[in-house]
This record gives sequence, C-alpha cells and structure tokens, in this order.
Amino acid sequence: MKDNIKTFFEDFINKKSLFKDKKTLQSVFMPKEIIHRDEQINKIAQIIAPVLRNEKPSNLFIYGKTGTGKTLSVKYLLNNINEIAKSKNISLKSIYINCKLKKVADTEYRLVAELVRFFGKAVPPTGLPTDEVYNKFFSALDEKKQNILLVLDELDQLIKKTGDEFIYNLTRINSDLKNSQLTLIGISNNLMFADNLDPRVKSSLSEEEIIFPPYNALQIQNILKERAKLSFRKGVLDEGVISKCAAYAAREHGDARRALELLRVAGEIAERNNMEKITITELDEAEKKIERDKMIDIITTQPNQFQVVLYSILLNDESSKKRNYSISTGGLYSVYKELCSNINLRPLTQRRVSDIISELDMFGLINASVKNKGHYGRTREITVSIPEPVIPKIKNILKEDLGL
DNA sequence: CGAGATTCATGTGAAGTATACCTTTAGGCTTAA
DNA sequence: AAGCCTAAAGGTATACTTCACATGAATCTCGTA
Repeated sequence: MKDNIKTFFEDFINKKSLFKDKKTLQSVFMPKEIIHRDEQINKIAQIIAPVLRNEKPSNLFIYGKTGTGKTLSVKYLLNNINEIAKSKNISLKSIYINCKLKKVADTEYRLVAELVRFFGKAVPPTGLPTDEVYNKFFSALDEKKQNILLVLDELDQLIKKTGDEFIYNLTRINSDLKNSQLTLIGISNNLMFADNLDPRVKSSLSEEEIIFPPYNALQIQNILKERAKLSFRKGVLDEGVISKCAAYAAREHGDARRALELLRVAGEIAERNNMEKITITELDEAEKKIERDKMIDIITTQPNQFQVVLYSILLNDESSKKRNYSISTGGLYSVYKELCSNINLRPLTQRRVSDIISELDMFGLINASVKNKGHYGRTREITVSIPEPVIPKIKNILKEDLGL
C-alpha cells in the first residue's frame, strides 16, 4: 500500500500534464486582450476617461447576462486606468465590490462597511448606526483629494433585497465631498431591473448605459481557442471539442464563463483518467460535474434551516411524484416541523419558511410559483430543479450535515 | 343559467422582538508625583 | 491628580415572529329566463 502511493506520486510528477497553464481557464484570469468586446470597452473607456483630468465622469450602468464579459471588461479597464493614473501621478482609486457575496455586501450596512474597510479602517459587523458608517466612509473619502471609481457588481441582487435608497445616498454623497469625487458603475445581470427603480435613483445612476449582448457561437469559439492556446499543451484537444463546447454555451445564452469552465473541467477529468487527449466524452461528463458541484456548493454553504427546508422539499418531492400531486406550502411545513423535532431544532414559523422557499427559488434549487387554486386556497407549487441523478447525493449530504 | 358573493389556504407587508454586538460613561482601582 | 480597567447603560443591525390584511379562481347563491 505504502509503495503504491509512493509510485503514484512519482508517476504523477513524471506524467506530462495536459495543461500548460491551468490558471488561464479560471474565471479570475485576466487575458491580455479581450476579444469581441471592443465596442463596449471603448465606450466605457470614453465615459470614465475624464477622471484622468480630474473631472467627474457620468455614472454608468452596465447590463448583460452572465458570462458576457461585463466583469472582465470592467476589471480590465480599471487595471489599465489605474496604471496610467499611477504613472502620471493622478490620484485615482477604484473599488470593485460584488454585492452578491453573502455576509460581505448583501445589505446596505454591510456594503458601506465593506467600502470603509477598503480604506483600511475597521468596522464592526454590527452595532454601529448605518449613518455612522456612512460618515466613516465619507471622511475616509474626503481625507485627501482623489477620484473614486466604485464598481458594484450584481447590483440588482442587492437592490432587490434591500431597496434602492442606498444608491441615492451614495450618489448624493458627491455634493458634500470637498476633495473627492465618487463615480458609480453598476453592473446588473437583469435587463429589466432598472424599470422598478425610483426615478430619482434611476436618473442619477444610469446617466450612461451600456449593454453587453450575448456572444454567438462563433465568438465563443474564438474565445475558447485563444484561451486553449494558453492553457493546454499542443494537440491534446480532440477535433471538435472546442466547437461542441461553444455550442453548449451558445445554447445557454452565450455564457463564455461557463464554456471556459466546461473546458477546464473536461481537461481535469481527462487528466485524472490518464488520458492523452480530451474528447467530447469528457466534455459531456464535465457538464454534469459542473452542474453537480455548483448545486452541492450552494447547498452546503446554506444555513441549517435552509437545509432542513430543502430536505423536506426533497422528501415531499419523492412521494409527490408517485402520487402525482404538487407540493404545497402547508404540506411541506408539516413535514418540516416533524423533521425539526427529529433533529432537535426549533422550527421556524410558516411565515419565515415561506421566505426561505422564495430564497431557495432564487438560488435555482427549486421552482416555486404562486398558484390560486380557487376553493382550495392559494399556495406555492413547488418543483425541484435539481437534476434527477444528483438528488440522492444531495440527500446524503443534507442527511449528514443535519445529523439524521 | 350566469353574475356576483363567498371561501379557502396561504402570500405578503409592517411592526415588534430576541440576540449579538458596538460605543460611551461612570465608578473603582492603581500609579506616580 | 492622572491613567487604566471594568461593568453597566444605551444604541444598532439582523434574523426571526406576530399580526393583519390581500389574493384570486373554484364554488356557492340566488335571481332570472
């Protein structure tokens, strides 16, 4: 046994990897050039360029579905403009914050707290008045003369949760600042999202708007080819892998991030199986694995109560499929309560469970839509959107996590 | 037979509560002059 | 007298509960043909 392991490690070192540089396929990787996004990048560059002359640029709002290069393009521009500013000694600070990160920036307080931390000052996780945190941010900003570019990624998520007032607060800050100027760049996945905004907020936030259209299959192919050149050794990609990969992604509204991930995971699978080449088979396998890993990741990071609710749904789902009726909130709640008493957990109220169901819906784990069923009242009809083959595994994970 | 009233089971908004955490303040103790 | 520590007081954000009202199609009611 011992020797086995030893030889395994030795082989591992000697084995030639399929990858030349795996980093280049990861989503944080910043390529030297971004292809098929010249138009958008130029537009954004024109809009934010005035900071270099110490003028206040217009606030900017960027729309586009996931994997259309929004985040990448903005980060790319920030990097470049920072470099220029540094070399010409212009005081410019750019902040990038993803509003979706739980426990980091998913409420107004936490967002502003995070901003203050960016300036190197500590803020407690709770306890301070929100106004106070604004003041801290304000004084940190105005400490010296500087221009700030504030990028809020996935802004729609935060606004959906906490309302749009904080945007107004942030845009208004400018009129009180003496030394500095704050420019907001909002990024949203949801095209319709600005329609529900307070008109004041809308007009101040989207002084300029830019839309990132989805990539088509051909463009994704080009992107994949570029990256594949960097990441894989020559000749390890089987004929047709890239075009199949692009086709997959194009089917999903041209999500390039997903395509790259698919390619990377396919490579990892091939490597683990000691293969010389990556073929379409690995690609198919990769698609399943990604889906599964993503779900498992979401589920394991959820709080306990969420897991119990989800487990109840899965239990209900089983019997509902047999008998062909859909899951209702009431039925779900009784199962949930029983489950809670089994594992010695204080059950939450139905009101709260209802909210949790909505949140699980937002994660895409389940599908819950409100249905009025006449005399049979009103309820959510819940269906599970976890792919069939993954469900047993997820059940086991939940069982273990909950100590069942 | 059909228009309007009723009903059901839960959605949903608003306000209240518990908890965990923060700052400020006041009192008590120590220290140094 | 000044400095330091501690505990109590007073305040906040967040997750959750409580209360109360909103929903809207199936079903019922009752007047009419």
